[in-house]
Amino acid sequence: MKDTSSTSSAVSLPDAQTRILDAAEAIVHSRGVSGLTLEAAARDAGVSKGGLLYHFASKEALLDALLRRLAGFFEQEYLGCVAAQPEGAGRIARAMLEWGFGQGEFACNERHDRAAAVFLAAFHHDPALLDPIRQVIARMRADIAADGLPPGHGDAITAAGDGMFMARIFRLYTPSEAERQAMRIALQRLLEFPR
Amino acid sequence: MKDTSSTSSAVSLPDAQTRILDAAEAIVHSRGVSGLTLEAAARDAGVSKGGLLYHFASKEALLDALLRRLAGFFEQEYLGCVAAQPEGAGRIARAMLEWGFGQGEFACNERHDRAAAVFLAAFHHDPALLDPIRQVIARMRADIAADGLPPGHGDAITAAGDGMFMARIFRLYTPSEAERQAMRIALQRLLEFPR
DNA sequence: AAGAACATACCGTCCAGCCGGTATAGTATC
DNA sequence: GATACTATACCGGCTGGACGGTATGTTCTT
Repeated sequence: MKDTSSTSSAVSLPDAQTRILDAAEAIVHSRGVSGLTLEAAARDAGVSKGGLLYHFASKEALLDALLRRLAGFFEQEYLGCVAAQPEGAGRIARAMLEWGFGQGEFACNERHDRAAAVFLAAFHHDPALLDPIRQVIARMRADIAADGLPPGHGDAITAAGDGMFMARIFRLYTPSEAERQAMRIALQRLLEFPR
Repeated sequence: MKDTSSTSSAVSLPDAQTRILDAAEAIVHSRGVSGLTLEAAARDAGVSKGGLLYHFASKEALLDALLRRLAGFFEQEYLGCVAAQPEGAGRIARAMLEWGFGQGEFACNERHDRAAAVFLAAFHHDPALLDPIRQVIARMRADIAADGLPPGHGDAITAAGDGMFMARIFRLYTPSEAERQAMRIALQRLLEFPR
């Protein structure tokens, strides 16, 4: 069946499926959605087109796998952000704030750009492919609703983070670090609300 | 289906260019980015492919025209929102709040969905096509910076509105009206801040 | 008559998906 | 242990259709 760790090679390559997924991700990131063809993905992954089709029966199947993997990363990152916050009311909102406006591990990085590219590619092919992501988001929204803050506060913080993400995806503008921190401080007001 | 080929009565159909633009917009909205082909746009606009290419020499030219028109609408709507707010500090931020979370004329409507579709289609073809929009956004950001609020407050409100827009574009979730109003009230806190 | 505003037919390219083939490893049978 | 059979993993050429763009009419307007 699945054999992740190959036999002899010390510099063990990831298995073909992972290589194909990585290659496809890299392509949509660098050459754009329209640059992703089966041939290109196969070539960059070091397999033939037939080999790719063996693992992913269609382009849609490839995108679907890409999206599911992405949704997994996404949820893991979310859970990591939450875990990094002390318990108590507003924990989720604080995690979201850190996620969208922090500077550490969870700040915007290159992986987010690839994620965005995958996201767009999938949406372009078929909006239904985003369903795995939608599920994760639904879960996050449920958490926010039970976060112990007045209604709307956590959602507002989350939406602001989403807005920053969109600006990044489409390169609408790139706020300076000072601006990002000013926004963070502003949004922090919405946490100090015991009411 | 109106009368397609009547003699040039002064009233009835918009000129061919507008019809083509409208048809293209409707297609990306209903059938998605990949559904927009020159043939389809021409057919839906009631002209032949040759006719379309007479007015828009290439697909890119068509998308460019679509985007420029969109940027115009966008800026008009922005200016309308600002004009509807009383003068004084935070005017722009108040306009943004109303734009993103209001219920009236400027609330989310079907035209925003078509705008989003056009936006995505253009980005997919060539990210540089978004430049007209980027210009409008740059102007808005400059206005916000001079809005008289503490730094970051207006940006946070704007980002939250953008986040809602993104959720709408990609159908990630659809908040209830109550949730939207809760967010609005939460964000309003960022206006009551005389420094 | 002349240009503008179309229509029709066609070309070249690109690409997804298909298909027949190959190589290797495991298993079973004798 | 040798032969036969099967499953897995992969190769690469092919094709059919879609689509952007071109070339050449044709009709309407002035």
